Amino acid sequence: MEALAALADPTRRQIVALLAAGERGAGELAGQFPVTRPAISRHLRVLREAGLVQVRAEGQRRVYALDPRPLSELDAWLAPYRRLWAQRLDALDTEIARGRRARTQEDGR
Amino acid sequence: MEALAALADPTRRQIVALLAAGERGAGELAGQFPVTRPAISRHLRVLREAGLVQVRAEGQRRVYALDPRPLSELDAWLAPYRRLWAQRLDALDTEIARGRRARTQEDGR
DNA sequence: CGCTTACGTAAGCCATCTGTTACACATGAC
DNA sequence: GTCATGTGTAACAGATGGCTTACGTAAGCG
Repeated sequence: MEALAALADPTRRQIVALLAAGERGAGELAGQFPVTRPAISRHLRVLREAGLVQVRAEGQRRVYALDPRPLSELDAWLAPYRRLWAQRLDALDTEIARGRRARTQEDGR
Repeated sequence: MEALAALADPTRRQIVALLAAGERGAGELAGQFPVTRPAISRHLRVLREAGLVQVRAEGQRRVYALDPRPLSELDAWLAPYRRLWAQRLDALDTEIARGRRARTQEDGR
C-alpha cells in the first residue's frame, strides 16, 4: 500500500487524474500547476516509485502514463471494509435505532 | 480525501483494521503496537480528525469505533479509475509482454 | 480525602516532505 | 560545433510528521 502515501498529496492526485485522461509530457503536466517544474518532477518521481505512473522517452520529451495497478491494489485493500458501509446503507434506520437503544440503556438517559 | 493522508501511515491502517473487528479502548489498542501509548493517542487523534473513528467515553475509558464513511468516500474517489484496470486486465498479456520484452527474451506464456 | 487507572496533551528531537534556485545533460535545430 | 529546448538532479530552507519523555486531568477505589 505504498500507493496510499503517494496519493496522500493533493498535487499528485491531480496528476493522476490528468493522466487518467491520457498520457502527457512532463512539462505539459507542470504547466497545470502553480508550482515550479522541478517540484512536479519530484512528484512524478514519487508516483513512479509507487508504480502509479510509467515514463517513456520520446525524443527529448518524457511522456508519462498512468499505471492503474496500484489503484487496483488499493481497491482490493478497501474491499473487506465495504460491507461496513454497505450494511450501513442497507439498514440505516435499524442500525441507528439499535445503536441508540443500546446507548440509551447503558447511559440510563 | 483527507482520509488518504490518515491512511498513509501503516500504524493507522492497522488501527483501522483492528477497529473493523469491533470497538476497542485506547489502551487496548496501544497494547497491540511497539510504540508508546501517547504515540497511539496521536494516531487516534489523526484518525478522529479524518472522521475515520469515533470515540465515546465509558467511565474513564475511551472506546474507539470505526466510522466507515471516509472509506466509502475513498471508494467513490476510486470509482472513476476502475475502468482503467478492468480494461488492463483484458489486455494484460499483451501489456506485460510488451513491457518485459526488453528483459526476458524467453516467451513461453 | 489521597491514590491508582486510563487517558490526552505539551515540549523537544530527528527524519522526511515539499518547495525553491542553480545546475547538468541529453536531444534537436541551425 | 553552437545554441535552444525539455527534463532530471543537487543543495538548501521551511514545514510537517512521528516518536519519546514528562506532565495534566478526570473517573474509580480505599
